[in-house]
Amino acid sequence: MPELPEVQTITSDLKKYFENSTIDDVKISGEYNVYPDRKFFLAHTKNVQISSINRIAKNIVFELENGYFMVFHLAMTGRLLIRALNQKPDKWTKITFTLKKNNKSVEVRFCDMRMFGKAVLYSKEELEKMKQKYGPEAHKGSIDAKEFAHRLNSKRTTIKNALLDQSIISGLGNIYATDSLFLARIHPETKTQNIDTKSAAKLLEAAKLILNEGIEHRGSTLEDAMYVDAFGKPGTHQNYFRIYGKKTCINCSGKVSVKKINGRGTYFCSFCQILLEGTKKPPVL
DNA sequence: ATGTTTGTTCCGAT
DNA sequence: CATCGGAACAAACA
Repeated sequence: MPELPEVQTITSDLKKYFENSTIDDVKISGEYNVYPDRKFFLAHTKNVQISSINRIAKNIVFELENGYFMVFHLAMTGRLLIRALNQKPDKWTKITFTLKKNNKSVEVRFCDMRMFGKAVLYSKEELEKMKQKYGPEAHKGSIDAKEFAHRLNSKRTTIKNALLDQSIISGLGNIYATDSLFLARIHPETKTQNIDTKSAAKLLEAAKLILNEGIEHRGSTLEDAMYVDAFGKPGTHQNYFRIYGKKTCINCSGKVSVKKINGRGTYFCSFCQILLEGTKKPPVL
């Protein structure tokens, strides 16, 4: 579910309350798997203070004062919910943390319906290794158009697929990638090798704008209401989608096309979004 | 019953 | 050998 704006929203909610608080208890439900394993995870999170809470790509990272990093990836249906003690159980709860700050205790519950998410305890070295998997974050000015074009040109796939590849650029998921391509007026099936610096610049600008809007709107909650923030509240960016889930193009009023690209539902306007062609080789005479 | 779904990783094919 | 695409992971809903 969550893409960068959703993860950022949850991270900032947690950051506000739980930096410098103590993890008094950790309960893992049933046979739920944590990493590297349950025993190690519990041994190094119980009775440990949280130094800081930050986001890396789509991961929520709790830095612990014992030198370890407790990292959550929410994948499609993960949630981290702040709840009062003994508040009625949440569906799909996999881990319950009891956190104490200024002598007041609350729970943070990690829930995950489809269980694609993960809770992992990393050492400093392992965290650094994990960081290195990710390309620059799309919503920051940390990559320029020339470098972005260069990264894209080295791949042989479609631009839509490349935007979802977190090693090229991180933060975009299916929804924000779809909307970014629409805003940049680039056809999702454009080959990455045909993206020139000018198109890369347009695309970067679009992604940056859309991700920052998403953060501003505290994420996107679809009809299934799977994504909610740390307080259980939905975001509002779904009210600002450009083309994702739409039937009619907001620009030309034409019919929006829907197509699976690398297995992901992709919405685009075949009139407004241009398929960039490679330079044709001249015929050999 | 079948086809969807916000993400990522692994495996087989190229 | 590196890279790419599709399957798989699992659960709920229309």
